[in-house]
Amino acid sequence: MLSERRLEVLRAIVQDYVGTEEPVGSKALTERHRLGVSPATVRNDMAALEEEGYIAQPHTSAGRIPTDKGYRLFVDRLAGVKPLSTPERRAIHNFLDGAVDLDDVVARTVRLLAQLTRQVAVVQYPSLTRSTVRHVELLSLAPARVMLVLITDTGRVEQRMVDCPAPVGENALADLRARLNSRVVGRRFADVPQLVQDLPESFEKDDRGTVSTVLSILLETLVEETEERLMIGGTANLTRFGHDFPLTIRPVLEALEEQVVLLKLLGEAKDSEMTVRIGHENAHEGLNSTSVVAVGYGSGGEAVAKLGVVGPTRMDYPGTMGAVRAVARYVGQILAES
Amino acid sequence: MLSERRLEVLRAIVQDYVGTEEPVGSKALTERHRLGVSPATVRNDMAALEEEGYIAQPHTSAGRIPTDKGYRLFVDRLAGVKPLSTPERRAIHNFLDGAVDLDDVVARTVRLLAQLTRQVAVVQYPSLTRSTVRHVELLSLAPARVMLVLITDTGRVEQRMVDCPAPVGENALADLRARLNSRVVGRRFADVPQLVQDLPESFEKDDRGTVSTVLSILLETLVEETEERLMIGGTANLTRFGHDFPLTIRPVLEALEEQVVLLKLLGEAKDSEMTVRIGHENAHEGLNSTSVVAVGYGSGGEAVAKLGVVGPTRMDYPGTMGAVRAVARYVGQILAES
DNA sequence: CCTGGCACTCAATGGTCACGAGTGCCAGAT
DNA sequence: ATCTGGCACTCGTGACCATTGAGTGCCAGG
Repeated sequence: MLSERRLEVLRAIVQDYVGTEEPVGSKALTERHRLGVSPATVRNDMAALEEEGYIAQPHTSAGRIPTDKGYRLFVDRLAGVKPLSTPERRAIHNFLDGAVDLDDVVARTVRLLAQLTRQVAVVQYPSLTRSTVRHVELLSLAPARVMLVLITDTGRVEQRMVDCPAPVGENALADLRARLNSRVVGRRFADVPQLVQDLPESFEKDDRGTVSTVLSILLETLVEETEERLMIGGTANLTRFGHDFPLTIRPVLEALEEQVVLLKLLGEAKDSEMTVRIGHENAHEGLNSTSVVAVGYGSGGEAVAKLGVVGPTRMDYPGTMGAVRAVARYVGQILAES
Repeated sequence: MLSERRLEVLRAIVQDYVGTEEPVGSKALTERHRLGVSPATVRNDMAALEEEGYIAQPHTSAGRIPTDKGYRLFVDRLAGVKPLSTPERRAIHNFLDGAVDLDDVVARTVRLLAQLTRQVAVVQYPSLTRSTVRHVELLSLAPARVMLVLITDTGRVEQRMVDCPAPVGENALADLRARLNSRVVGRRFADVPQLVQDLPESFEKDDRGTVSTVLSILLETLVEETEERLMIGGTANLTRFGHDFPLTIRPVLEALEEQVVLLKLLGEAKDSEMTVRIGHENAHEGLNSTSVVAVGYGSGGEAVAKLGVVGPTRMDYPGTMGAVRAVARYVGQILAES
């Protein structure tokens, strides 16, 4: 068990190191934070903290820097979430109002997050499976060719071509469109498969082939699009990483390009609560020297997707968490209104 | 006028420098390329080339490196476009076949280009204004709310909400849909404004308000989307840039995030012909130490958008140009088929 | 349990020096 | 005229070394 003062020392170390990017020593600490004790005492505390694995020295006779475990303790017990300043709040509103469509909302959100946190921002598009259906449209493009269009309540649109086994009449198509919509509109995408299961049987024999083809493409779309799209931005902020550049930045850029990796990353975050993954807590090893702060956002109470930032483990956690939370909330509002 | 041999020397310098990333001296040159003359002669030639501004020395008593002007001469007169190897061609086919929708085509193209050239790839989405209309759809979502969906021959889909001044009946909507489509299907987007100009007049008075609202949104969409979307990838390749990292890479990353900058960049490229912009030929100063190789691609003979790569001025021009051209052609084919 | 003192460690800084790749120029060969 | 070999010169690079100072661990005393 660590004494109160030792925790205070750890907090001071984290704060100083985040600010200066340089290992912090006992003397400097006592000067910048009035801890009420002498450097020598701090040294003892530091030795204890190091013993426990919360801090480490890059080399003998240098100051200490926090370890991943140290940051973890800091985030969990020593730091709160810093609320944004009024100008920052205003910036969020100015920036996000005026978005015209979903693409635009996502694009603006990414830029905003990157600017606020000065880190790399990642925003996931609202997930299909968690959204509800606003409309399903079927367009006849050629005698045996139909375009299927899905529209979600979050404004997302997906379309697929369907090559039918036989020519489809306008009437049959209109019929299918009507029945399909009456069943699924307002329902969650996840429930669609069950809702349409018995649909082919209610059609005349001639059209059943077409109906089940359309339905299978519909279900396929849902499955395929479960692997979500996302947008990233602010990669230029990676240049502020460290001095030992290429080695640090390279794997991060590579990881960021692997959408699968990022999606898994966001997926690991809890839906409602803000999640912070520090350094080696990230499964992907390219991100072992970065931290990920992520949270779900949604139009209602429920999260339809996630967003967050990726930055060096040495980041301003309270500030970053504040920004991420504030942006997520406001994006949720925007989506609810649209 | 430069003698034949001096051009040969320049070519050798460019090739060596591109390979080794190090200033190349007279002795090393004569060793790697049998020019049939002694180092001393090469030195004289180099002095002449430097005099003319084709090469420069980073500091006295170091080898020479090509200047932007030198690369320009190299690209224009000394180098061809290197055709891809068979495995590379096969890779293109494997990679691009199997794309399901337009987003997927673009995403795969970006990855492919980035891998082939080991540089940053930029692919513009097929432009609306140069595409032709495949279908216009109007969906009634609420009594006075209509969703407008545009589908292009390149598979691109745009949608917009339209809030009508008065409730719209299904009949009126179907009527508008039919007339609209009969006028614009198969026509180029650029021609749409004229084609629909007199449409409101042919409707009954009650519906004219709705019709013109829908049309104005339609035209607005065309204008807004003239500023195109694009996708980039392969930014991790920037880490291979140079040793003096942060300074070089930073402005490039920043430029890459400015979609406007990139779009202008691609816009400057000629439609059909491959365009190479070297170093300071790029207007944006963040890209002053990079070269851009771009070319238009399209489903028919005509270009509907552009794609290209951004890399260090010290790049393998013949190879890069070969890859860019090959990919552009194949993407064109894919779009034509879909 | 805290404090001041002390000896020790070691990265960083800066100066000196030798090395060598590369240059420019010139006189002589082709 | 043009190319070549030779020669003196430049200057960045890397090795070596001494100095400096921030930071540490430990210990004896308050």
